[in-house]
Amino acid sequence: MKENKTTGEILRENREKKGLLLRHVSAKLDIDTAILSKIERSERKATKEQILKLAEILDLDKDNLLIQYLSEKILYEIKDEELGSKALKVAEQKMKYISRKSK
Amino acid sequence: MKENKTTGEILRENREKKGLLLRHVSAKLDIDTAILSKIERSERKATKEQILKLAEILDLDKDNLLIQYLSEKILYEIKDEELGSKALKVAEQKMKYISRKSK
DNA sequence: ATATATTTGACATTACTTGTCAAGTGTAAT
DNA sequence: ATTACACTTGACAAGTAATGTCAAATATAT
Repeated sequence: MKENKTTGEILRENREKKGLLLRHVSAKLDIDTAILSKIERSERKATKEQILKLAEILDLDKDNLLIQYLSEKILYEIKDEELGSKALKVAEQKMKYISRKSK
Repeated sequence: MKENKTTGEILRENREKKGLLLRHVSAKLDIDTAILSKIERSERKATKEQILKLAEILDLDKDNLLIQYLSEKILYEIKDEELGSKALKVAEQKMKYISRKSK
């Protein structure tokens, strides 16, 4: 069992589980099949709007899928950075500070 | 004493501490003063190259400044997201997973 | 072999980023 | 109060990256 699936893998698995074709899903998203194909193979990023629509189409939990998607966007931002991991920790600290302040 | 300074605030404080004008620093960066002014007031983001040069010009620790800068970029990515904090945590988990695998 | 599903890559369009420039504001000294 | 200087603001230009289409290539299944 794979512990760490990409958003694309999740989308493909669930599309296939429902017996849907790229054609069917991409029509609902109003994009070419080529893009959906690339999204499922992590060759392209989806937009937030597409993620939300996909959650509906595939009956997935919106929040989970969005968290999955956002975490990938974050990692994309620091993927080539040696200091990425430290930057992530600092970002979390700042996040806490911000939410503490806004109470 | 302020606990959580922005990159811009750090840059401005240290430029002033050294008695440098926007004009002096922006010339070394080869950009207009307008941009540096905006960077210091967090109205624009610097590029990574500019951050590294600024660290040199202002005698700041490169790694620290870069971590500061990257953490802001991360937060920028999720600033409007309700689920941002959860996404950050998931990103950290994935980060750990990736580095564990590559050992 | 045909038909259908998916993938690939070249290209167009659009939206962001990064920058310049000129005019504006603030402040201090004469 | 006018000159001088540092900085700020906003309109715009140029470059880059994101998002999409399309047609041809490649599986896959009958």
